[in-house]
Amino acid sequence: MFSKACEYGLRAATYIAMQSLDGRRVSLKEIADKIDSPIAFTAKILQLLSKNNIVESVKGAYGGFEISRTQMDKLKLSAIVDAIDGDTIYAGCGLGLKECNADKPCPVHSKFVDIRNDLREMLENTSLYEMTAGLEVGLTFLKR
Amino acid sequence: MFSKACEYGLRAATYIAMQSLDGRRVSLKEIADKIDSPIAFTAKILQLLSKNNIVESVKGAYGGFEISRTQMDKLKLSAIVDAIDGDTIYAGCGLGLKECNADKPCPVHSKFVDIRNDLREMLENTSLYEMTAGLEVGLTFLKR
DNA sequence: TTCTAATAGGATAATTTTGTCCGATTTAAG
DNA sequence: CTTAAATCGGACAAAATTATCCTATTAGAA
Repeated sequence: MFSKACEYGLRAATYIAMQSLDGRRVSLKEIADKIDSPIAFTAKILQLLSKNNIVESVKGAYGGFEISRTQMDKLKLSAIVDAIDGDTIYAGCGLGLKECNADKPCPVHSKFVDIRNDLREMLENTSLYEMTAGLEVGLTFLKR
Repeated sequence: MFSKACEYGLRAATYIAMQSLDGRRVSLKEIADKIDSPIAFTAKILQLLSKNNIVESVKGAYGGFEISRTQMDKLKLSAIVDAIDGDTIYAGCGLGLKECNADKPCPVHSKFVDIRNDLREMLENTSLYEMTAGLEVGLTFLKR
């Protein structure tokens, strides 16, 4: 459903947010370790998220990544998915039919529309804070 | 959502079924042309569908692909997706979380379950015949 | 100032997916 | 029997995604 890059991005953002709630800025190394992702690849994804103002990066010694409390409240999962995967999840006919649209729908068109709308709605209505709050039970939880 | 291979497979099967309804056996060349897919790649996919008894292939001169009327009634889209993409669409947590399950769900777990169930249900309840019947309006429709 | 720990970013590599090529095989028709 | 039209299947190639490596840059602390 999502690319690997996007999954890593969602997990990374979630972990950063969780630690930021405790006032801890976290390093790339720690993030990759905790979310069980390849470190250098995760670095690329975090660069992307940083450029999209989704996470804040701090260079140099004692640097790392963090997310402000206001940001994790405002930020929806859809913003993360959008930054990494774009709108590919929602785009076009589910079966790849070119001329399938509301005017000339394929037999499963409306079902696909419903399913994708549910997905979009979920992503647009879930903030990163809600995500982290629901996960506070255990740290190892973010491991893939 | 589906791989390219799977989209081609669904379109190819749909086109074959449509033509079979008119008693026409169709060649690989015609299929690839009509569904706008790479011919050699489509051949591989049709081999796979043939091995999975989803379409019937006839070798030699005047050969090609066809699907019997009883088969297109029985066959659900889920069988095609399963043959090509396996169960990757339904498998695991949507965010790639390892220990995310019904016992210890992530905040979006149940939403993902719902969305995937809707998808599965649609695929399992739509026969290839229904698919073709809904498309009989126009042939060019299958072009991607 | 210098050292050290950290992110930034470009180049490269491995893997997977997508796509192509070509010879072998099959089968109907002449 | 020969030929032509078709699928089968193995090897190969290209493109996209995933992943790694290395150097540059940044910034805090001694």
